[in-house]
Amino acid sequence: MNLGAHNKNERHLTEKLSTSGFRFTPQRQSVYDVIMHKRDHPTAEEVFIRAKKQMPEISHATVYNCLDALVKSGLIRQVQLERGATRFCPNMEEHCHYHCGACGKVFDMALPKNFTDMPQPKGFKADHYDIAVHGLCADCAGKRKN
Amino acid sequence: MNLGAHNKNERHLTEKLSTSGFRFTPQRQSVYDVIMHKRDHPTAEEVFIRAKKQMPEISHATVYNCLDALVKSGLIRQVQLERGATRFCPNMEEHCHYHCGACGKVFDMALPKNFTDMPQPKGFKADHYDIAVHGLCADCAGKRKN
DNA sequence: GTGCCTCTTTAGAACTATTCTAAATCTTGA
DNA sequence: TCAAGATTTAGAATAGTTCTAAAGAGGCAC
Repeated sequence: MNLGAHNKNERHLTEKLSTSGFRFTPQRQSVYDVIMHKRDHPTAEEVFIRAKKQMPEISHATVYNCLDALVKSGLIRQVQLERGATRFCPNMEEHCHYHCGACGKVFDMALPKNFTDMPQPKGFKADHYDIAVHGLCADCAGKRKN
Repeated sequence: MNLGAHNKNERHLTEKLSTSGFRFTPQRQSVYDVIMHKRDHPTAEEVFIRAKKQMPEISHATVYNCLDALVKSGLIRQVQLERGATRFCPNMEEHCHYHCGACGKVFDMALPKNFTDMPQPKGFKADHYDIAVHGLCADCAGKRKN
């Protein structure tokens, strides 16, 4: 493992957490690592399972607490693609989620620069955008046709 | 009440339902009416409460069943704006939801014609778009400043 | 360094939204 | 009219999340 990168990552985490009034903890590090490592939009439950491998004593409630702290610190995003579990995403750029309704996979795509040029309700103060496209990924669309 | 419009509405409902293999029922009519009438993106629970006024014996499970049938028939949309309850929307045009994080209100805005011109994953077959902007509505943004 | 205050973690209970189940009822078509 | 299938109902079950209370850890004042 690249120790330099790891330390930089940890400094970034500590700094962002403390700016939002949170402490650095090994549990938060662990949850953050899980999400940064396999960037597949896991649910809280999936994060819990993966975090347990590194830190077997971590609890369910802690994972929720950590995810919440990371979201509030602007380190990860939460996305609500369908009924059911919230998913978490390490990509903080404005982007669009392509969600396959058959296999559940999620694909990130960058958005064109001007995409936020849409009419707004008068006086609305926009904070963040959630853009999702639901449909079938190439693999699943192929299977359906056959 | 305009009986002509009501009948047209009912014909539309019956036709759309049967095209998707569902029967017309008074419960489905009632749930549909609730959503068409006060177009404020209610949750299933809110729909239940309002439908009960017209039809006191309607059950929770039936409301979910009806909402599901209406969504599958393309008569309403379901939107997932945040953690928690799904909301339902009678606006079938492609539009964007402006969601106020303080008061919970949702504002529909039409989308520019070319908004779907965004890069897609290769071979992705898009079915529908969910575009949400989270922030503060004019009223709530004003209150925060003071 | 010690003590105190606050933040964090933990296990488990509680809660909310939704789905499932089984029985009763209604519709439709033969 | 009857049978088959769809729908409704109340209530149980489930999934995802939040809450609670107690224990543990970190940091600051003294």
